[in-house]
Amino acid sequence: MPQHRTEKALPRLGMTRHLPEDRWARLAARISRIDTHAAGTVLSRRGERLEQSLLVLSGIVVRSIPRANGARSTVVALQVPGDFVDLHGFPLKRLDHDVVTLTETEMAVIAHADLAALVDADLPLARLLWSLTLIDASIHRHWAMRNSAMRALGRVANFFCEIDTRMNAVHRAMRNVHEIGLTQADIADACGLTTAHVNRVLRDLREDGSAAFQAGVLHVHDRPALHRLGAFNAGYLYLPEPGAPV
Amino acid sequence: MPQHRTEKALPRLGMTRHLPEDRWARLAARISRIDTHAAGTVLSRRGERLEQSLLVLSGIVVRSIPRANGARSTVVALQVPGDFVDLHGFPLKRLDHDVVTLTETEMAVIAHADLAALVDADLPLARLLWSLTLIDASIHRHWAMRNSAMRALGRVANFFCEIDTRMNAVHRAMRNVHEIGLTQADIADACGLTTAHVNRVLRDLREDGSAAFQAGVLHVHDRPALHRLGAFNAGYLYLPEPGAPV
DNA sequence: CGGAGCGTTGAGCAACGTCAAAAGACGTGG
DNA sequence: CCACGTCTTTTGACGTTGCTCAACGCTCCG
Repeated sequence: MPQHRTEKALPRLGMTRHLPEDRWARLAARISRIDTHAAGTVLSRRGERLEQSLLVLSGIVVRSIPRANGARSTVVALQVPGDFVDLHGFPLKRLDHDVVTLTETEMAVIAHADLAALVDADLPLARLLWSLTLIDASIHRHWAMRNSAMRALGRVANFFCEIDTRMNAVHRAMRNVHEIGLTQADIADACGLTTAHVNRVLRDLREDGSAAFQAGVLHVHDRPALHRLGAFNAGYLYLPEPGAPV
Repeated sequence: MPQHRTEKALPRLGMTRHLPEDRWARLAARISRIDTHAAGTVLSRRGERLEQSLLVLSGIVVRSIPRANGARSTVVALQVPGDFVDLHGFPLKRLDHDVVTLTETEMAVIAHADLAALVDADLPLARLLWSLTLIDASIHRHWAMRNSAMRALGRVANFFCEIDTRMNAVHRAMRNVHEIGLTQADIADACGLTTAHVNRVLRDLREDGSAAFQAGVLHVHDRPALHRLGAFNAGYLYLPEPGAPV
C-alpha cells in the first residue's frame, strides 16, 4: 500500500536538471501525489495499460524482463532519484517489462492526462521529456554493449562505475559510498552472470582494493582503478551539467 | 558520394505504418532529398553534431559502438526499411554511436529544422515520432536481455527470428529469404560472440534444418523450430498491424 | 527455534574464446 | 587472361572463463 504525502517545493535532482527551473516548476505543479513504496514492490507489470508515469524522488527502482519457466528475470535498467521510471509508457501506453522497487522509494505520480495537457501547451518541454527517454535508450545500448563485449570483471566494474557516476550526479556531490539495495543476484541479473560468479568477481574487486560491495552498499575505494578495469567513459549518460555529451 | 533522386509518392513501409496516411503524407512532403549510399558507408560518427535525420527506404543499416584499441565495434541496433535510423539525434543532437550501411541503401533525408516545424504544428505526429524512438528503446532492452540471458545458439536463433519478423513486416509478406548483407563477423558483433563460434552455431542451425545463413542471405527453413530455439516472442517489436503490443 | 533469503566456497565440466591455418570468393591491376 | 591481395568462411587443437551443482554459514525475522 502506497502512503501519500503532499509537498510544495521539490528540488530538481539528477536528470531532472536537464529541465530549466521554470519548466521544472510547471512539471512539478502537475504532480498529483507522492507515494512511498516498500522495497520489493512491483509497480507495474509487462503489458499492463499505464495511465500515469512515475518520477523517482528517493530510492532505487529496476526495470526487468521476465523469463520463461521460473528462471530469474533479466534486469535491463536501473533508475535513481531524478529519473522518470516509466515515461516510455506515456506515448506507448504498454511496456515490455516490469517495474520493481529495490529499496524503500518515494515516487512522484503524474497522470498521463496531465502530462498530455502540459506538453501540448509547452513544446520545448515536450522536446526535453522526449530527450530524457532517449537518454534511457542510450543507456540501454551501453548495457547491451557491456554485456556483449566485456568479460565478467569488466562488466561488474563498468556497472559500478555507472552507479557511482549517476548517484554522484543526483546530489552533485562526490561520494564514495552508495546504498543501492541490490543483492548479488540482482547484479548477476543485470550483468548476465550467475550469482556464484558475481561473488567471485566481487572478491577480486575487494582484494585488489578498487571497490567493495556488501549488504547492498557499494564502496568505491579507488575510482581511477575502477574506471580502468571497467574501461569507463561517461559520455553515454548525457549528464546534465558536466557538459559535453559524448 | 551519395546520389540524389527525387520522388513523389513514397509508400509507407514497415514501422512508418504506425503513422496514419495523412500524417505520413505530411512527413513525406518534408523530405528534402533521397540519397543512395554504397554498402559500408559511414553515415555518421559518435559525437558528431547532427542536423538531419534519415529514414531507410531500402537496404540495411546498423548502429555500432566503437571499442577501444582496434577491437571490432559492437553492433547495438539494426535498421530495416521503414525505420528512422537516427531520429534519436533530433532531440539529442549528438549520438553515442556510429551509423553504417551494410548494403546499398536508399535514405530519405529530413532536416531537423523541417522536422521541428512539422512536429511543433502537429502534436499527434510529434507523439507518434516519439513512440517510434521508444520502440527502438524496447528493442535495445531486448538485445541486452538476449545477450545477457541466452546462450549462443538461442541468441543467434532469436536474432534471426527478429530479422525474419521485421523484414516480413516491412512488405507485409511472409518471406523465407532475407538479403541482409551481414557477414558472420557482424552477427558475432551483434550477438556478443566470436566469429569462430558463430560459424559453428550456423552449422548447427543449418544441420538441424531450422535456418541457413550464406553470403549475407538468411534462409528460414523451419520457422516454428527457429522460434522454439530462440524462445521468440515478438511483443517487444510493437509491430504496426498484427495488433497487440506486448 | 526454525525457516527463508543471502553470501561464500569448492570441484568438475561445458561452453565459448584464442590462435592458427587454409580454402574459397571476389575484385584489381598487370 | 592470370597473379595477387583482401575479405570471408571454415575447421582444428587447445585454453580458460564462467556455469552447474552442492554444501554450508550467516543474518534476520517470525
